[in-house]
Amino acid sequence: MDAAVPALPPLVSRAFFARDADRVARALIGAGMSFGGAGGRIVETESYDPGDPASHTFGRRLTPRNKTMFGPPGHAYVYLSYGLHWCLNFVCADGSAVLIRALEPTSGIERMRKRRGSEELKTLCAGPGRLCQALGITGAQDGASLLAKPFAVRERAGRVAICVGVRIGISKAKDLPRRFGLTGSPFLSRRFAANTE
DNA sequence: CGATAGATCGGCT
DNA sequence: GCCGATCTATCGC
Repeated sequence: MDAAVPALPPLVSRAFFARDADRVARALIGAGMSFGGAGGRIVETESYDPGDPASHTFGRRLTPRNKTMFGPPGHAYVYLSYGLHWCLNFVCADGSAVLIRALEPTSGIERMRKRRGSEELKTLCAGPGRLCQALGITGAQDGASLLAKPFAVRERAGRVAICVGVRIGISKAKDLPRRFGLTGSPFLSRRFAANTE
């Protein structure tokens, strides 16, 4: 008889991503994600779509950079921010995507600390740029499938309390409530105003 | 702790 | 030429 080891939650399917970004962004709070074995629990996301002035796909204009975001759901859209930080998105339906903003580190922690050059667990993956640095994600992963190694995305187990707020670091459409977080998590890039749902 | 400046460069107008 | 879906260090209170 095997011992009663709890099974890992199942890997998500392509259908998980084939929805609008707001729904996927919510579904991802509490879900697991890793790259090459390093990763954790997703605690913060933001959604973007073609109707959103802050989105790279705004107005449905195809450019060299955003072509992955217009591609099939279930792939990574990775771009360079401010000339130095990589940002990871999960491509969803119809030119929409979810920016992965923060993780609660659970696996490969020492490797992530080494990549970041920091011991501090709370800020190891707190922010899109830090998260990519910790996991070792760069533009080389743009267009890669999220349904196959070295990526792994797992459904969340059980219920979570999700809070909602306005997005961070944008100048357009700054009032849209498209930032989602795990209520009370110490691993957020920034705290939410007290407006849990 | 909040505000701010500087780093640094690809994408787009 | 301008402007970022950021981060860090540093300054002021």
